[in-house]
Amino acid sequence: MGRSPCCDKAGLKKGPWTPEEDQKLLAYIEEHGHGSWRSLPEKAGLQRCGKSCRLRWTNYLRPDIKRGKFTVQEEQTIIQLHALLGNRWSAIATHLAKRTDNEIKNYWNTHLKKRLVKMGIDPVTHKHKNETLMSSTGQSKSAAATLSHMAQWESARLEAEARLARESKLLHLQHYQNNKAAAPNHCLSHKASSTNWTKPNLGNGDQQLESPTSTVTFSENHHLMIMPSGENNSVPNVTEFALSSSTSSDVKDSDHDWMRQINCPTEGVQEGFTSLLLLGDSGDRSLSTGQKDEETVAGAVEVNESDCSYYEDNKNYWNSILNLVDSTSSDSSTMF
DNA sequence: AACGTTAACAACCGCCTTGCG
DNA sequence: CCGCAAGGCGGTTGTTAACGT
Repeated sequence: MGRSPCCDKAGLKKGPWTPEEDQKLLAYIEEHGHGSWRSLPEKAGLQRCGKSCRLRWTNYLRPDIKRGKFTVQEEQTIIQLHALLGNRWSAIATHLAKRTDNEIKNYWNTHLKKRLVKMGIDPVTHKHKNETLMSSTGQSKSAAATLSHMAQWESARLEAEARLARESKLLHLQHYQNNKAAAPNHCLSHKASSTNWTKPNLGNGDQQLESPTSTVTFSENHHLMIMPSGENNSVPNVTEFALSSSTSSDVKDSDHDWMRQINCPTEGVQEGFTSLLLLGDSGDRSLSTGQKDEETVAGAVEVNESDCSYYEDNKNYWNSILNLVDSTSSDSSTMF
């Protein structure tokens, strides 16, 4: 394709931004919005390419960015989401209020990944090395196949979520355009996040979004329910998880609910991807140190007896990982 | 104090996707 | 439907501060 590179013009500055450049960019966007990024630098009096301006804005200057140390809850969320989504940083960032994908990616590469490696956990598969060896011997091929299936399902589900976010964004934009009298900076940034969903009120405290494929329901306690509209879904017909909340106290509860709904759903293959991370082998799953092992194995015995034992199982799995993570950082706390 | 190494993070690069004419 | 421009995303590099020898 005949794309013209955006940054190959002579005279365009590269490298670190100066405070003056930041000020110019901020002032321009605050007054006019970013509009077309390509034309912005000239209008704002910057010797930068539009792409550079966009990155500087989205990763650094945006007023709704939280900077500084990641909390334990944030670390836990990143690890969980990475286990589900892999290196889909923007999708992960969607669930971490006020953090940018770039920041999360950097934090993962410089902190979390190394920590997992140190603990003997493969940062790609999130499996303990022993577990990886087991599955490579073929003992758990069927489990691996199911795992793959669940990964596909989770992936599809999250893509649906992203699509809905885009749709709501469009609605949001339309709403904005219909109400031009609103503040000029209203829609400067449109990362999909809980705050960007359009939420028509249902009158009973719950709010709903609809798309051709799914219905999304918001309830007062911030839960999100995606209900595929089709009748013949072989996938779960109800999957609920929580959007990360902007308040730190909610994050923990949200994570709890999110994990519970993934791990303890209602039928069929609904046990969820994360449960199979654990069920991949029936033997050595003792990721934790010391007394946690007994609970973990005990949970495994009950796996076929009730769906909620899956939850217990995964609770132990995640606690194992997260306790290890915590213990290698600073304070340790049980997540569930 | 000088130098080398490592860690952290900002920024860039190139590919992919999306929207629009 | 097609082609292009623009934006988005993930991988990678560059820079700098902190630390160790």
